[in-house]
Amino acid sequence: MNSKYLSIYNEIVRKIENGELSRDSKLLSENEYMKEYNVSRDTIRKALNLLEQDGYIQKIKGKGSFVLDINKFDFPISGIISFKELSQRMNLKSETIVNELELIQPDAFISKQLNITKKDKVWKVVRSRKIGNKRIILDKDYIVHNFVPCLTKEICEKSIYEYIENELNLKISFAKKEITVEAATDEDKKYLDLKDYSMVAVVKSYTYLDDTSLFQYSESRHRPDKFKFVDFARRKGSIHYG
Amino acid sequence: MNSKYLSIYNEIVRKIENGELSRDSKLLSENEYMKEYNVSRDTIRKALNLLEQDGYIQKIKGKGSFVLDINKFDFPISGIISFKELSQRMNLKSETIVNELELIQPDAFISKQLNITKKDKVWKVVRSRKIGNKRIILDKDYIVHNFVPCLTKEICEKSIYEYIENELNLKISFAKKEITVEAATDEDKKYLDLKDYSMVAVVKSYTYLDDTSLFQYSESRHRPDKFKFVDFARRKGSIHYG
DNA sequence: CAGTGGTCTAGACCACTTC
DNA sequence: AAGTGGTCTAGACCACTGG
Repeated sequence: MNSKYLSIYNEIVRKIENGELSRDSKLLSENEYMKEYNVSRDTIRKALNLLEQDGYIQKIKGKGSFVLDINKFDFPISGIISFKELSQRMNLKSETIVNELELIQPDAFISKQLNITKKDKVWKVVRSRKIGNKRIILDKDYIVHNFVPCLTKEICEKSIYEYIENELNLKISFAKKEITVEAATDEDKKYLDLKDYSMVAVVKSYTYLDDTSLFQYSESRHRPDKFKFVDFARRKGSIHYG
Repeated sequence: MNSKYLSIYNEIVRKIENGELSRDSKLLSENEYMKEYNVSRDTIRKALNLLEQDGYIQKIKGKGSFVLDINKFDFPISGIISFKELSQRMNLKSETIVNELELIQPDAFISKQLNITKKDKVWKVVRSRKIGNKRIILDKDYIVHNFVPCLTKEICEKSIYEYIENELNLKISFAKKEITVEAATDEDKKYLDLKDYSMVAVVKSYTYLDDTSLFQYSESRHRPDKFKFVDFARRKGSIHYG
């Protein structure tokens, strides 16, 4: 679990996040890090490549690696992160209300999204997320029953991902997400404090385990004025059409 | 420019995109690819890691690498991609209308976004993007004059990125993006076919060159019903709070 | 010129999956 | 036991940057 390059990555992330390494400052060179950690160059390079991928640093050939300040203030919501992790990370006082929790036969839409038959059962979970005493986010989750035999209100109030990863020992691997803006439904109006807004920002996620099985489809429906999605992207050199 | 591992990456991407390697099919093992391409294992691993990062494949320890079909249908808008590249990629018939093009002294907001003084000049470009005969997207770009001495209507109609990369030989490296939903401004109403919508989806981008200098701030304002942002994300194993 | 990161190689050991 | 991907090492050459 704890590889050398990940430890080094984490240590440098910590130094950047607590300001020990400040914006635009130069990291040690790969050679110097080799000596500092007593590891091979490749191990250092793995750590630095990860940092670059995540937007912490920029490597410049012939010059060195430099700290970016992109992640300093607001953390990316991009990536796969649970509401609990996010609110912890941003130090928000938050609350989760479980509106619905049931084991259902999927309708046509859901069985198509999850690529299952109508005989397979799925957990349907509908939760409101309160921030600052307003219900801001409506999370609708559909989870394939085969992978998650049991689900309780307590788990849903805490964190489903935590339960799936720590109790069931499943490995969440990757997700495809779609962000759209849609007309608010009656359900949105019922479960959210929408004020006069007639639209919601919707994040649809298809989440997969590390054996490539699709286990969850979810819609995260946000009050538009409170919605913000932050992303860090790198330009691809070689793009092909056709 | 053309490294071995990138050639191998591109060749496998091509095979996946044209269906030669279909969903859930197994790639060759690293050992087999070593023989096929006559390269070392590390070179193969670089190529496969890139494929995994980009959501083309999933590697499973002890089993092999498997093709995902995530990217098959709609291409991710995430990443740094120009409108021209995007519309080419998706085979859309599109048109760009240059509404404004001028060299200005930045106001307080823009000079703050671009981290420059009010004496530095910036290009302001306002363009409407037509798809299917409707003005769907309003792009407002602010580009630091120091990096781009000259900008014409023709360049703005074609592709500013193409000009910057191919003519000026600057290297666009990374960007921070924010997606929000905002009330439509008078400018939005003027330059877009908004129908009755009172809100727009806004993508704000801060784009950097490979020497980490910030050269562009832009707002891409979309009619909400036509907006879609697709993202592929991988779960990070070790997340730290604090 | 020396120092930097980028690529490539060859070999080793490990943990996991499959039979 | 054999095959897979994951990690780590040591050494080589290159292209780019800076003084």
